[in-house]
Amino acid sequence: MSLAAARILLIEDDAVIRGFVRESLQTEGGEVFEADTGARGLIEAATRQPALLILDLGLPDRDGLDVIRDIRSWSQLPIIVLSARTQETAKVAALDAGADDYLIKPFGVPELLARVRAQLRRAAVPAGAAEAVFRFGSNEVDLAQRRVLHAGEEVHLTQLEYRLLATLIREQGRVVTHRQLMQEVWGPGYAERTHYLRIYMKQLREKLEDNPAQPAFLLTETGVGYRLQA
Amino acid sequence: MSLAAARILLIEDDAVIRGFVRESLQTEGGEVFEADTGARGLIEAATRQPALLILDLGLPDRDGLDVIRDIRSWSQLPIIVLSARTQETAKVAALDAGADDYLIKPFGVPELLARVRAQLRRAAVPAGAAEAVFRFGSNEVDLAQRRVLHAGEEVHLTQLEYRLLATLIREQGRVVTHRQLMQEVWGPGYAERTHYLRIYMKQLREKLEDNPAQPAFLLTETGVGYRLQA
DNA sequence: GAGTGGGCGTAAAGATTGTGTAAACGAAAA
DNA sequence: TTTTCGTTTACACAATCTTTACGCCCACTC
Repeated sequence: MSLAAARILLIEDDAVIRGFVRESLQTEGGEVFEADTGARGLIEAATRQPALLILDLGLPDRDGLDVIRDIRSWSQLPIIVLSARTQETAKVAALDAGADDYLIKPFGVPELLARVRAQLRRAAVPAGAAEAVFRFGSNEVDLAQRRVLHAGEEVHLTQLEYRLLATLIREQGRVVTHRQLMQEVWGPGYAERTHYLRIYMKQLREKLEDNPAQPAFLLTETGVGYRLQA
Repeated sequence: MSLAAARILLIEDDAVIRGFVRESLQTEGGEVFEADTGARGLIEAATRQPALLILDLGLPDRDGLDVIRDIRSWSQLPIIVLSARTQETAKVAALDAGADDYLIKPFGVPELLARVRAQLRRAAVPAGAAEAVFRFGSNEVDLAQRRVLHAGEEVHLTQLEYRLLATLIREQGRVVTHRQLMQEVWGPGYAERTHYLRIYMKQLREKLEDNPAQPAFLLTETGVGYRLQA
């Protein structure tokens, strides 16, 4: 998942190459769009708004350099060029037309992926504040920062407490069985030790419920498991 | 004048290569600084503040990947790697360590210049983002200049201290796991030596916290990692 | 309707691991 | 040589996890 669901446009007329490049990118977690001509590629680039473009220079309908220049007239997106042409002048021309990298066929998939990562890394928006905050009652759980607030005050949770809470949040509203909780928080081999759950649920309630004796969010489902009511 | 007087740092131990690369860059209008060892190079990078770095991986004194990681801990400047190693794994390692491009020796000067132009072009866009000073408590950390002030006084941090701090700053607020810190500061292969973290965290606290015994910013998340609270 | 047992909550004492601190060593740099 | 820095070793203390013990509630049974 190192490509983190990045949208990638692949313009390549050779169906075989297109196929394995697409697969490689998808395996790494990318979302791939394809085009087999320059004209089609330009339309896709405009409509899909990809985060990166992989462009074959040897297209049937248009000169690859032309495609680069066209895109550069309205977009800064990173462009990695694929080409069978090894001449230095071809590389220079593509790079000066606006490409960011140039890879000669045949190329290795690991290298392509590494260059894709390098381009995406550079292009990544610095801010990105994902804002993944989960709220219930007077609590806020920031999963990205691993921080928990209760009534505005920061609450310290131990590793197991936090993992337990995070698991319940992930299944918010649904009942999570004893077995599943033990598996996710303590790992395999602890399935029988369900008493731990009672101990740690008490601690969570103590820290997060307004009235720990009568929990409003961290609920018991007798004989089954626990549930987080949001 | 296509390089537009850009400041370029060249780290290369081979005097012959260094010579003709320098000349080529200067002919195109670049301002070139040189270093023939990794250690010297890091100092030059910090003091000259180049717009681009060309780095030979086969340095006599330090592992080239380590140099990349070090620079990446405090700077986003484009890095073009030169190397005699053609193996794909070497390319992937360098790119994933933070390099932006990888050129195999022997390379053509026109191609190098084109790749330099491509990197400079891309880096030129977000120019306004300067002024990267991070503040917490009575501390100011200038990531661009690699300078740290505590209560107005300049504080000297060692290489590892600085990298650790820079990593925490980059993830400001978030918990950074032991594993991730070890990976980013010491590199792969040190994952188990988490005791180093305790030693260096203590030293950072000693230098930056008002009350090192009760840290207010450099916080421990027991069993998980550390966090910089801004 | 008193007894019984499972499931649950509560409490507190070990046991274990993680963390902070100090100090010493050797290699490299000044 | 002296200084600086990264590494290694040692140990005390704190935080956390695990274990053990006990009481309550409720459904069910006799």
